[in-house]
Amino acid sequence: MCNYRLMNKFLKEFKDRGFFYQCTNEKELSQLLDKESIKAYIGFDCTAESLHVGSLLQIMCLRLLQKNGHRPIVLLGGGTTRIGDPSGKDKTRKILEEEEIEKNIKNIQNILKKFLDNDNPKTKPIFLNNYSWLKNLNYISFLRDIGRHFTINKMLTFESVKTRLDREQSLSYMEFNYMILQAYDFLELNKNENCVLQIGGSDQWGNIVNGVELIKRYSNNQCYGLTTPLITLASGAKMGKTENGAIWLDKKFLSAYDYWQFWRNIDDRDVIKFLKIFTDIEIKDIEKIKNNDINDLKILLANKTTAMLHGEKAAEESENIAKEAFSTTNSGSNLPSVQVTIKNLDKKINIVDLIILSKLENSKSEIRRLISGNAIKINNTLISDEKLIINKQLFKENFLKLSIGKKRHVKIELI
RNA sequence: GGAGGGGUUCCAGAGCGGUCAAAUGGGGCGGGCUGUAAACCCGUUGACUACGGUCUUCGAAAGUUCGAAUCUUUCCCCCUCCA
Repeated sequence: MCNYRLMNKFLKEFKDRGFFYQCTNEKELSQLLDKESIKAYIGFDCTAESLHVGSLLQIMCLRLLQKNGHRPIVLLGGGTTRIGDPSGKDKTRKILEEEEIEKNIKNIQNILKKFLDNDNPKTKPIFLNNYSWLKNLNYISFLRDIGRHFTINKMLTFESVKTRLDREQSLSYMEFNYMILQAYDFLELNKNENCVLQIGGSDQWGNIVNGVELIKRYSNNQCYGLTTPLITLASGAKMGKTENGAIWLDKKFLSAYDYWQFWRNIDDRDVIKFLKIFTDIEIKDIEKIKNNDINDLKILLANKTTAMLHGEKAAEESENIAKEAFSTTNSGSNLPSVQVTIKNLDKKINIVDLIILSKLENSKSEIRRLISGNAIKINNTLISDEKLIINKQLFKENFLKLSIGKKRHVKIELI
């Protein structure tokens, strides 16, 4: 523990914003950060094709490093991702997986670039793929140089290993080695990039400590580890995945409007906490506005988070769409549009078929259920007849407003 | 290698020859109340439907039976105990 007033500016903000969970040596790290600008790394897994909000806290850490004049290293786990999933055994599939990992890395990198300042030469991020050093490892020399610093006795005490063994679930040798490889990554980054700090989620603590210790033993350099807490929603759910899919940070998978809506719909109890973590608004400014109308704060949160990822314009548009979508008098001409091709409107298309054509739902039974549950509206008028024929009168200038439930509003456009 | 237990609809978990599209809980979805919140209440949760029903589901395949998630055989997978 070190004196609060003397704490380094970066660390203080890290704590004030709620990023802090554990540190290997807080006092020393604080002094080091005061003294010089450092390089710090965070590793990202490349199993998925995109990142989702579950990774956003780590991304905010990278931003905070930049803000304080430190340089972030983004480590994309191209190599370790190959280890992580032991399933694919036949060769053809393996090749495909490698291509996929490469593709994922590119995608993820592009997303991260959106969040980071790529211009300032002193703080611009360094992107690295650990495959570049892991692929050439020589087994014997690796065992001699690195393996000697790990004792099985110690490795067996790690939580991740212990729980597997306690439950008598098999733990393959490959997986067992994962922690060594991650420690080795830190060593490589320390050697080649002079990286002295690894930041990660609290579940990474063991791996991070391993890295710090390996570096100490191997080269006698002092490095540090810093972990962030697991962010959960007030409801207890994990951040990032809702039932209808993850909150992706890629507009190919989730539109800017839906992203905005995710933040707009955050639990009251999470709003201030999230403003601190997921926006750049200064803590003292958050203090000033924390008693403002809760819905205004949610809109602020949605605007700031959306602007950071998709740009100011997209944020503004999303806010406007929302205003329009939730008003019951508006025609909805600015809503996101879904195009439907109907050659001949006189051919008696009913409401159920229209929704199927729009691909907003893919089960007719479900649509019938929704209609009988008073969930479907056309041009703000409740539909109670599932056989309602869609005619030209319902369209104004080729579109109609369709609402499914209270929150899904779209413009159906005839083409 | 030996002995047992088990694989059920999104998840957990009941059913153990017909009344089973399958109890119950969770989750999801929808409605009500509100504030696009929480809590609470109600409804719904395989598909298709001429709304009478029809079709496809209970690890996989074959079989017994008028009839199988339920019985038999083989196979695959998981777990527990002993060696």
